Parts: sequence; structure tokens; C-alpha cells
Amino acid sequence: MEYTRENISTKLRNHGINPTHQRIEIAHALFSRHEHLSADQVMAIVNTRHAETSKATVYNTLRLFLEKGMIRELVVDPTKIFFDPNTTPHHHMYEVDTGRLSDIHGDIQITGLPPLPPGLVTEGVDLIVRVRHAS
Amino acid sequence: MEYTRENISTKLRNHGINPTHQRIEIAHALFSRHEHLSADQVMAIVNTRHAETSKATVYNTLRLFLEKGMIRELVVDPTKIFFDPNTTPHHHMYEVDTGRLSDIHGDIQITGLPPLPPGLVTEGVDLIVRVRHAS
DNA sequence: AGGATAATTAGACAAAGTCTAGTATTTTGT
DNA sequence: ACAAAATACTAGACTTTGTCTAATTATCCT
Repeated sequence: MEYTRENISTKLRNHGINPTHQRIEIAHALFSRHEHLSADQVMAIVNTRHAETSKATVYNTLRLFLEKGMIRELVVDPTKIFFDPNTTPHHHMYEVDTGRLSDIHGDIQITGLPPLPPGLVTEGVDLIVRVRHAS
Repeated sequence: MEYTRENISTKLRNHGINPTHQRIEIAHALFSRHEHLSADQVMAIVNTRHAETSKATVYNTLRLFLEKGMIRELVVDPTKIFFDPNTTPHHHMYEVDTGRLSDIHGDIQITGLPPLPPGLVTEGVDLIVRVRHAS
């Protein structure tokens, strides 16, 4: 699938989001790349050439996308949150010395998880393999 | 094992850490409870009664303990880091609506992880089950 | 078009964590 | 035990990520 502005508008509408200029640009930044971006990276991408989108809008929009289930939040780096346009179940590798974050592909199985206490519902299961470069 | 100041001093020395007043108090805060504490929680515990330990020392000391492998860092909450005095392999459950973080007990197996790219070494594998209270 | 609603903005603010330069404590060598 | 050297601690300024607010602008609906 190609991420034209048109397609992105449709995608936004499908998620119940009003497609505005800024939202389209932010979604485009996330979906046209296949990377995990932090809020300030999104901000930088969207505002190359002319400043177009404010910090507040970037943060608001990312949280909106999150709530609507269009993207996923990754709490991995101690200093900032990354956003992942891929919402299908998959896991991550984090290079602690460089801050690089990448997907782990493959058929990963997790067994032996005890049942949840009553009243709790699973939101997601995050598996992060922390690695570093050999010295 | 009981966490007397004496025992904690020995533990610090075993990890190659010079046991000072502040370090003993911080280690005591972490090890005498069996909880995951954030830096400001440690700060608050250590400074009940009289203010004794500065913010800089709390942060420096926690990082020192980390480097020496005496505690473990948990990147789970988007706003703060938690420190875990239990360094044996185990996993966590995080209640996203309350911020509560707890251990998962049981024999959890993770299979299907692909081999690491050459030059990379595993630091650790973190598994976090994110849950919320049913509405 | 025009009023209502929704979205965006600049900039002030908050909180976690880092850094610095000076002071205090601890250790070491004699 | 004492002085010098090394290590540790401190207050407070600073940085960074993210939030909030009140005012402005864009969009939608009839």
C-alpha cells in the first residue's frame, strides 16, 4: 500500500479521526517510513522546509492516534517514548548503547504466563530484548 | 536474610562499592522492602525524619548500584524509571491505569527468538504484561 | 454566509534527571 | 595519629520531555 495523502485521509477517517492538514502530515511521517519515531523526531520531520506544526499539536495528535489504536507506544528508552505505526503483535530489540530500536521478526511464543487476577484485562504484552555492542 | 546495616555494608563491599552512610541508607530502602521504587520514592524514604541525602546523591548512587549489577532498571512507566532490587531473571506486570508494577511469578518460557546479529550481546530480556482494570 | 464546534498555536509550566563547582568525608601513607 | 590525596556529597542551576492554558484559526453544518 502506498501512503499518499489521499490514502492517509481515508485511514484517518476509518479510525474515526478528522483528517486535518497537520494530522495528515504527522500520519504520513509515521507510516511512510517503517521506523519507530519519537515525538521530537516527528516534529522535526513535519517541520522540515517551513515550520507548520506546533509542539502541542504533535503531542496531542500522537495521543489521539494512540487512543484510536492507529499507532502503538513503546516505553523502552528511559528518556523518551517511541511510537510504532505497526500495531500488529510483534516484539522489539533495543540497543542500549546507541538507542536504536528495531523489530524482532519470527514466531515468538511466550508460555507459562499465570492467569490475570480478576478485574484486570490485558492491554498488551511487550517483549524487549536489550542488547549492546560487544566491547 | 535480614537487612541490617551490617549486612548491607558487606553486600556493598561484595559489589565493589564503598559503603558510605548515604549508600547504606539507599540500599536499605531498596532491599528491606520488596518493591520497585522510583528515584523520588527512594529520596522520600531516605529523607523521612531529617533531610540527609541530596537528589544528586540519590541519582548517582542508583546509577552506581546499576553499573555494579546490584539492582536492575525497569523502563515501564513513561514518566519515570523504577529500580528493582531483584536481579534474578523474572518478569513484570504493569497496571497502566494505576501505575502499579508487580512481579510475575511462574515458569515463563520464551521461544522462537532469532539469533542476534553478530557483534551484539544480550543485556537482558524484559517481558512486561500491560493490564488495566476492566471498566 | 454565519454561527457553532473542533483544531491549532505560542508560550508558560511541570517533573525527571543531569551537571557543576565547592565542601565534606574517607582513605592512605608514613 | 596526622596530613595529603582521593572519594563522596551537596545545593542549586540547568536540560529535556512532555503538559496545560487561553487565545486564535480552521472546519463544518444549515
